[in-house]
Amino acid sequence: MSAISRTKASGTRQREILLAALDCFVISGVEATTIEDIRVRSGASVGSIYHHFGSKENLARALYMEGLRDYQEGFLRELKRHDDAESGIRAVVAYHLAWISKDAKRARYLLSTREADFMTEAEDAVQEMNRSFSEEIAAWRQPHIESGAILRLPEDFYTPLLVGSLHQFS
Amino acid sequence: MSAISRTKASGTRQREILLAALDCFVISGVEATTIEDIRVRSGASVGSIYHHFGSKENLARALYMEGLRDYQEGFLRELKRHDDAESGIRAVVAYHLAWISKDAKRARYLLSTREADFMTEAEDAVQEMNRSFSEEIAAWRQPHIESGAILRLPEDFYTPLLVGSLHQFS
DNA sequence: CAGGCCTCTAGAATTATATTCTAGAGGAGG
DNA sequence: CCTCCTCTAGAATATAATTCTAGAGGCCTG
Repeated sequence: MSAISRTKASGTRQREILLAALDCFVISGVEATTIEDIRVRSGASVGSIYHHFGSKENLARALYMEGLRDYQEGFLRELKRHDDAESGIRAVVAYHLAWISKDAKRARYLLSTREADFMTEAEDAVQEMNRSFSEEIAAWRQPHIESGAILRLPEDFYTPLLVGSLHQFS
Repeated sequence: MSAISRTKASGTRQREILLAALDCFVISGVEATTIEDIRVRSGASVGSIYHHFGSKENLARALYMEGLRDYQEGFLRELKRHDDAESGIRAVVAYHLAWISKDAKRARYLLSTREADFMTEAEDAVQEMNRSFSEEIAAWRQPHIESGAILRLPEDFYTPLLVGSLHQFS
């Protein structure tokens, strides 16, 4: 009957590892940070790190996916709270800016990692996330395009705009 | 009085190492190839490899710079043999195509390596090479622009054209 | 020409890291 | 209470990079 249940504690440990890894990765890059670095910073044992993540690259990938998911979910949640075109767009721009300042480290990590070698492993999953993300945005956009409130533009015109501004802030 | 003098032999050994490394790097990528792989393929000893190059990344960088230098020197040599605009341009296009087919491995290596982590170390040197390369091209181009034979375009318009076509062939 | 010096080569030894293994603690459910 | 499962720890192992030590051979100088 400890204050924190077993499973809760495990979740905590996992989060500690992710947080520590994020710090290390942003400071020194994935390549250069060692499991030992992460072990010290997180307070977890080697065994624990491997139990949860299996390998350093896996951990790096998990971190990436988690960040991306968090960003995209928040983005869509925000978007869907608005019905008219202008306020929806204002909201997501605000969201975007808030996110990259609140989660600056994660933002930097996502950017610097996007093209890393070890990410090719997770390419499919990432692509799928991006696809479904775009799809949901397109669905929201559709009625506004039909009503003429938003210009019809080629499919892949929007996302780069966001990524671009992300770059600026890093 | 051996058929091959000491220093000649050393140069040969160095070249053997570079060649072997190029093969390995192109086949498996720099990250994944080990010094042992290079040792076996080149027939050199570990000590020899380190004597000449100091580290694996250094070797990778040296290979990159060597390829770039070779390409640029040939390019400029070709360019300068021609005085009139059209034949000069035809010549370098031909040179470019010949080079990427003759030195396909090196071309592929240059491309795949350009953005690798370990290259940030040599960024300055590469930038300087590219700068001086562009400068010489600009100098050749100048009179033709003034005579109206070549369009005046923004500084950095030309190189991407070449790099682009390089991509296609790889 | 002999001796000393420098460069290059070899391969063993060391070091750094990732990863795997073995053991044990503690809670959940029967 | 017992058993199983998850999680944690840290030692052991494996793999690669890098450094060290020794020696061979040419080259220059006295």
